[in-house]
Amino acid sequence: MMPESFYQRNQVVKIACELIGKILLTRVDGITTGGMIVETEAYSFRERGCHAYQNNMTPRNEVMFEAGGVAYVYLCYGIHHLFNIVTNQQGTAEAVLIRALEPVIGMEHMQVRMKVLSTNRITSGPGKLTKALGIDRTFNGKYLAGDDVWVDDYETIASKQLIACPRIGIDYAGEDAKLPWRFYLKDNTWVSKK
DNA sequence: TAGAGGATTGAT
DNA sequence: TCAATCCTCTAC
Repeated sequence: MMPESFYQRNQVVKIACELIGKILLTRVDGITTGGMIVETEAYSFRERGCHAYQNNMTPRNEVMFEAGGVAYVYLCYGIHHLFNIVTNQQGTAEAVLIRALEPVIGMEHMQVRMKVLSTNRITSGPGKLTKALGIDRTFNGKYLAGDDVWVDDYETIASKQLIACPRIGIDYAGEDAKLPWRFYLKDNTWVSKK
């Protein structure tokens, strides 16, 4: 289990890098599922890609302003839940979007949730991994140190295995869309497709 | 209170 | 290329 101090640093981009290789787990209805984080994106109030750009607090994004170490979950396109980890101190809106996992625990339960027989790319995308792990908006604001959702150390990733590139799906952010704040594990087949 | 659009996905 | 689908935010 990661300490609060890991999330509450004033370094959201670095935290996004360091989350690669860790394991994200949930326990829903007594079932534990989880996977190694292989793709993340950093978001900060300082740039246009962020829901809390310019510290604009709304009912949806208010948990982004909490102290680091809680989950920020919201509905995207009316269909998909997206899971973020809030970072930094209270009042400073920054978060890391978890975009893809490599399944480690409970694959058979993920298949049931996804209604598929194949295990192929079952958690390769931000909307898919939340469904596979049973994450919905009831997770919004939950502490990552609880019984429902948590993060642990798993593998150590060499820096040369980390690739940085622009984030996906934020063309509306103008120049900020070019920031190289998306990170993924080189050659990992579970990374979401471009 | 109406209207536009979104940190996606999977099918065509 | 496009529809699914619904909540959020902005403007009136």
